[in-house]
Amino acid sequence: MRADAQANRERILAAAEEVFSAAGEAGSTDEIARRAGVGIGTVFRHFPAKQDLIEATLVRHFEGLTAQARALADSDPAAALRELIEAMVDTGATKLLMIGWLRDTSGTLPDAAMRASQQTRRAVGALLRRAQAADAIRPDVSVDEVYLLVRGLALGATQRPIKPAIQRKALDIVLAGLAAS
Amino acid sequence: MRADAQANRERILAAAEEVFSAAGEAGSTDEIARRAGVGIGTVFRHFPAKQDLIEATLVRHFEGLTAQARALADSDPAAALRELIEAMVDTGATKLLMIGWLRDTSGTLPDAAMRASQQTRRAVGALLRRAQAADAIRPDVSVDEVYLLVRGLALGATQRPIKPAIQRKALDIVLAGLAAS
Amino acid sequence: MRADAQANRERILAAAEEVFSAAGEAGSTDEIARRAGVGIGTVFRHFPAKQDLIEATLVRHFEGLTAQARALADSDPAAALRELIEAMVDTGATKLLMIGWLRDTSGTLPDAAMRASQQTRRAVGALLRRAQAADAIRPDVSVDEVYLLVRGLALGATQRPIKPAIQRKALDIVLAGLAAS
Amino acid sequence: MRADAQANRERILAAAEEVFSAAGEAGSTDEIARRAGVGIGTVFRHFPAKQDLIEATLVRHFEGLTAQARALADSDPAAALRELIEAMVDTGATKLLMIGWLRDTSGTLPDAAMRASQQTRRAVGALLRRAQAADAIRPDVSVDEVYLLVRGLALGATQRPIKPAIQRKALDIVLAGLAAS
DNA sequence: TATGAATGAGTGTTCATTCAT
DNA sequence: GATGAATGAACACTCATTCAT
Repeated sequence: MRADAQANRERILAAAEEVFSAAGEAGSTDEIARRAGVGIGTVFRHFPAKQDLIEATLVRHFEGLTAQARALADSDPAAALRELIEAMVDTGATKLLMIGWLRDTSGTLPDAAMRASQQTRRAVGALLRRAQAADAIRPDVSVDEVYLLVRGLALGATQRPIKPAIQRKALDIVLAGLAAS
Repeated sequence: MRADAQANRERILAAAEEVFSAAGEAGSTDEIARRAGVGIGTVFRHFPAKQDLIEATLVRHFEGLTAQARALADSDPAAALRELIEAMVDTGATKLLMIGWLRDTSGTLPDAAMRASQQTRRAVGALLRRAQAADAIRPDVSVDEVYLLVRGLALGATQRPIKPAIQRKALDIVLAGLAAS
Repeated sequence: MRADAQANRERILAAAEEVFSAAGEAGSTDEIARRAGVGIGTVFRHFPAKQDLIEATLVRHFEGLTAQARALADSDPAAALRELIEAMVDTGATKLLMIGWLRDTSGTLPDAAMRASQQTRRAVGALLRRAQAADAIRPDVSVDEVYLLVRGLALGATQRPIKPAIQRKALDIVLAGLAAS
Repeated sequence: MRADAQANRERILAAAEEVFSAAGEAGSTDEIARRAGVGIGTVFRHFPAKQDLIEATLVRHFEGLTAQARALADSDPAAALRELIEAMVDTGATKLLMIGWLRDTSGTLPDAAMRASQQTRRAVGALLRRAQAADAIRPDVSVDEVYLLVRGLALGATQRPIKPAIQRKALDIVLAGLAAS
């Protein structure tokens, strides 16, 4: 039954990602259970509190990004960075907000989430430096600026259904700004 | 009587802005009534549904920004634009998210909110063009890019408590990027 | 509407006493609302947490006992004490346990409950001393012993439906034990 | 295999006694399984419903008391009675309440619990009569009175953490009351 | 036979909304 | 017009019980 449990865990996380994306933090645990096709008790067995579910969803997201970043380590430097930013923008809007849902009153993040997010940040940094070494990105750009752009693009996408073409053009402009002149 | 009602409306909106800023969409109508110093019934008489209250809060916010933009029409063009962007970033984080709370399932915004937001956009556009005419901003920048930057900075501020100095420096960098070279 | 609210409060407390008596601490708030003929929300408006409802029920009980004890201050001393003990035994079994439900992990009681219970204790003490002054009760008996007997009789009554005659006889025996010889 | 099962049964009962003592009826079956070091399924295999577990715990408790009472049959009569009462008071508080958890709506006890409790009652009766024959206890005292005192003392102990010295002194007083004069 | 994952009814609690005063 | 008490659907979470492995 170990395998079944693992499969359930995965389905719950996938459902949670859908539901949180659609409804935000207010997305109900019941709805997640329904979409995952499991009982409500099963959700709580795997994630004893809603926070844990949010955290796990986030960690899973960051891990996905990190893996994707690492997989891009051998592609063309400029294209690799662009592809990763695209991925972050496409999937990232809700996730960016989820980080806010996680912080307790003192503003600290749970450990696992913190680690996962920093790992992603390092992977993005590596990709960025590679693009700079290839003279594709201006040398004075840091991960902070990249993140700012990702946030701007991603949040713009949350707020209205955006046509892919427009999204892509916005990214073009932004990357042009980052490009070595 | 009419004056009282108007005053109440204003106090409710101010309270709503505080509460939504602090607690997000989850901020309760009860809390808003308490802060406004009116009964819960009075809130609902003025705004028959929570959505209406959110919408009115947003409209009020955009109207404030529009007025501020117009008031800056005679200042130094570069400084004016910078000041407006600062205002948008400082007060804008929550408001940007509130737009998301408003959209119904079809993704359309209520009319009044739409209009107010477009008015602000036009006012920002005017300020931007004036700065470009003064050679302070590159001519190929559009309001879209300005908004992207505002979103990025504002959302960054939501996610962790950010020191004002850092926020200001980020803004410097961004504006430098926009500056005519 | 003040009067209505007060009436509701009273009906909720009466319902709570019934339900807690029948089902113990596990008695559900829903059931209490149903019996009181009010919505669940009304119960929580009056008593923001279940603990508050338990506490208020207890306080009400102790206040009733205190009033009864004071009302007996002019009756025949021996009869008065007996009547009060009877009242405590008849109504007290569940209430004695409720005190346990209230204690937090540190073992302290909420203030209001503490005060009400001590007031009752003082009133019982006064009645006891009057009976001793009238040579109806041995002088070396303290409130502690009286309470021990009340607990024993009351708990006995919880555990099986007891015939009033038997209960009365047990009380006779106990009081005889307390009587001055 | 039979021996394993028997050992498991015993460990579950011991765990149940601990848990019910600490948390009352609300003590969860999961917690019991954890403390017994067995799976939750094993608990339910041995005791198909929680009621059965409560009942078995009670029966075990009464059997222990009965055995203790019989083992005391040859000690000094007065000391023996005192020792048994002490044991009942010390361990009895929760058990006394558990009887209440067992009764169905009609108020009847399950057979096994009934039998075990009556056996204990008989053993206590025997010890009491022996003490009376030795002129250590007044002849007009019955098991009912002894039980009343045990209940009073035991329940008093449930409600607040009581110092052993005080508990012992209360017992002294009570036994003095029972003593032949 | 033992395990522990899955289940879902039930619990305390919150909150937008209604309506009698 | 203003008030705040009342309402009940909805939520996060628990736990006795079942059942596939």
